[in-house]
Amino acid sequence: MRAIQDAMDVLNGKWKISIISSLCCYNTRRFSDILNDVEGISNRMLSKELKELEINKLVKRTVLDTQPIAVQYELTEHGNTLKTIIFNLTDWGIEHRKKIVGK
Amino acid sequence: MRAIQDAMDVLNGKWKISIISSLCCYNTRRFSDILNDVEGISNRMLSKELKELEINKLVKRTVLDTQPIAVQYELTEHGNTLKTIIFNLTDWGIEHRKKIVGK
DNA sequence: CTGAATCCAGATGGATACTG
DNA sequence: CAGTATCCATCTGGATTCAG
Repeated sequence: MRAIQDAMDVLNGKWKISIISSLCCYNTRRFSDILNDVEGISNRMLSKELKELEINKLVKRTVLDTQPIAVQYELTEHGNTLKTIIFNLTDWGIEHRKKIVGK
Repeated sequence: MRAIQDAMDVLNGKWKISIISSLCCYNTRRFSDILNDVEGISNRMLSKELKELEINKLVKRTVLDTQPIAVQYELTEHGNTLKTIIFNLTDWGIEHRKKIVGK
């Protein structure tokens, strides 16, 4: 019961799961790419949520020495342990949509 | 990418996962029981979140004809399909806590 | 391109009191 | 017991602008 709260503390926020999901699919992804992947998110929120994920050691941030600057995000080893859950959740989302309505 | 959003739309809110988690463990559970299970939640929020879960067909509400009135909550068949994810998430929460600190 | 800063509306949620 | 109603502080998050 306590453990589930610990997990949710890390995954809270409107966009965390979607961001992780994006990184799951692509292994490595740039800021602007994620901005496109996650429909509706603003750069303000993406920046903030990525920072939180980084603090919690789920995401690794790398600045590429290009011009203009590019920044690469990827899941850490620890972040990768979420993959199974993300995939299950995705499957569930698909089934759920089918079940609720032909929305 | 869209599917994950569909799933999160249903599971949004600070307490949804914890509530479902409580129902997972006990099969059937009363209002005041869940209030105790989910540490920190207020009756106002519990009421509201349960209602949303009911609308989304994840939870079934039954009024027992006792005095004083008791209300029973349980996962629907559809809600039960979340069990695997909840369990995985719980396991992950335990591992995560170990990894982040000896908190 | 990748953010950080500011401004601000609306949603979230706690505390408390009240009802059937 | 199982909520509902009200009040109110805080948080969330969008839009926009600015900077390295």
